[in-house]
Amino acid sequence: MEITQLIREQVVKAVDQLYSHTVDTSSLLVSPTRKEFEGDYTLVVFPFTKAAKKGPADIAKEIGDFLTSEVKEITGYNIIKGFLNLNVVNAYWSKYLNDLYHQEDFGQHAPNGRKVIVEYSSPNTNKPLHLGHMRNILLGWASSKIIAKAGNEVIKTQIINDRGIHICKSMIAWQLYGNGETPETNGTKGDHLVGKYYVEFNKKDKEQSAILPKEQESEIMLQARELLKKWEANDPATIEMWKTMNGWVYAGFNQTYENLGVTFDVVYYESETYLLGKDIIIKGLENGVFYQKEDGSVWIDLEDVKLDHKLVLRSDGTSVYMTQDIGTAKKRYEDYQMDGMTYVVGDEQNYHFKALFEILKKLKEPFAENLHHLSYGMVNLPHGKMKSREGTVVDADDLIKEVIGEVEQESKERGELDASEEEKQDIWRIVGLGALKYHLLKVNPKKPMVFDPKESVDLQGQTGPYIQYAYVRIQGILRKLDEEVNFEHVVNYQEIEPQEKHVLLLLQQYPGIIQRAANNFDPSEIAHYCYDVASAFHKFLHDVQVLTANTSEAKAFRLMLCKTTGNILKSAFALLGIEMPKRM
RNA sequence: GGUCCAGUAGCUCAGCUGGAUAGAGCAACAGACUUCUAAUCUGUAGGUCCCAGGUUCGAAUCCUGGCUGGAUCACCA
Repeated sequence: MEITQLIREQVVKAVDQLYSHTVDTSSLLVSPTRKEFEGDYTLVVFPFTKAAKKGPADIAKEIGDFLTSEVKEITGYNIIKGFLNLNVVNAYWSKYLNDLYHQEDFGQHAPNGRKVIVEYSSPNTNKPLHLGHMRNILLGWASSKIIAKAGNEVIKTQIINDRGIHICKSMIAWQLYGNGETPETNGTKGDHLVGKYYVEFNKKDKEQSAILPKEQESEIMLQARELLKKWEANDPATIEMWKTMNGWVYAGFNQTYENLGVTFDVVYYESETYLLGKDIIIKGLENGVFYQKEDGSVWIDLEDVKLDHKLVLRSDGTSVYMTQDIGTAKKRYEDYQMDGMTYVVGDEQNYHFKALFEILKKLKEPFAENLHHLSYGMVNLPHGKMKSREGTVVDADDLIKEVIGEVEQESKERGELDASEEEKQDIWRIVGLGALKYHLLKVNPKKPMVFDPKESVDLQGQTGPYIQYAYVRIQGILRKLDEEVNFEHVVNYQEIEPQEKHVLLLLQQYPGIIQRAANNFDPSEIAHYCYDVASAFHKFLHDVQVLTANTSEAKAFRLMLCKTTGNILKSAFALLGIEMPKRM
């Protein structure tokens, strides 16, 4: 059993016996003792003053005496103000390490029978992915891994916004100015090529609009609208061009996804789902969930949940965004019978998702009680917002290439790496991506973040490479190990150093951290945990000798600690979608 | 105007259901490589936790009011 749980249970018993007062284990505050004080775990006793009718110091003493006599793992205590600092016997820690070492896939929670869909990325097909998408994609990937680790079955999906006026804009510009250019003929990645014509469209549109009255739309805009009409009428030539250009974009997206190491279990296309949902509206109209205005438009009243009236069907009977989302959710339920769903979407859509979830509740969909919007803040650059029109967008592919290049250069300056050219390339890729991903994931999702490209390739301090380096040092030690080590006596090892205990204390928290990160939909908690572990480990490695330890028992204990730390760091980084290099 | 989110060191961020003297990293300065990889470690300096009230033994954290920045409230997606 985890020691904090044991302490909690015994404190409950103590309070009951001493003061005839019942407390709940979960309400107790037991936390690792702050490093400036002596002890391993601290109990805050202030909350008992009322029930005990005594001062905190007396209560701490009585509970401390109770615990030391009743719990063999507790060997002593000290009291500072209302804080009871407990000492845990060293044997507990060595036994705990031994258990951890032999446990397979530590941190994985038992299956809870729940199935969850995580939707993320969901790009438009008219331009390449940029930094904002990257935050989305990394958050989506990490949270689906974390949710799965917490015991849920997870289905990862994206909905591709492959139809609409935006893609028609790229299409018309390509038709007018492209001269039949393809990714093959000019060697450009497909999404970038299509994006180029989207930019071209905007340029022409601006030029043409400049000489027209305010209200009047440009020639090229009218042409794009014409194209959308043709698409909706299933015009063969238009559909053909649409398929071709989207195909280019998908090839490009897939390459970026592959570079980022992310996958999807199922992909939905808006062109196939945008008509869904109407029948649900009609049915909901019949049983009074929705109401119809005189012009024929259909609405829902969400004032009871402090939202507005929301349109769900236009007066001409066509669907809106909300209609589609209702339909898509329902379709997913038909496909997978999920218990809940998580949408990874920027916080500018908070209102939309609140409304969507309320509507699904009113429709009494079986999954409606477990919907979550993983809402994340905008990614800003040091000098302000990203704006495509001003050319200040950070392209995902460029960024990936850049960080890997930086790492390569830095690595070369640090001296020759003992590895083949191929291995080196792989190391630089892992470290570069590690830096970038960690940089984006360490920030709490709901906070808007400032992305400084220079800082994203930092290799020192609270960064991905710092954590990877801890893993690399462990591998180095294991490589140097040239004799058999007898791990049998680790269970009884007594001479535990504070640095070692600190690492162990953190390792013990791993399953709990996973649970919390899953509950909060917050990968940054994993990121910070990894840093804490790596930091404690670097300190341990600096202060304590492993291979040249004084006794064989100490050596075995420390090696076991190294291996276990390495496994947990690798496991936790995998949750963030970050690989570990063997050397760097 | 309504709603939501954010505001903590020069910068980027932590701070769990309210708990000890508010913590890290970067940048600055000063140290530690003949040693398991110094992509590391140690130290110095840096704070009106946006402001004002309130609740509490105790508030960065909870409540109320305000300030600043952002988003949103479309028969757009």
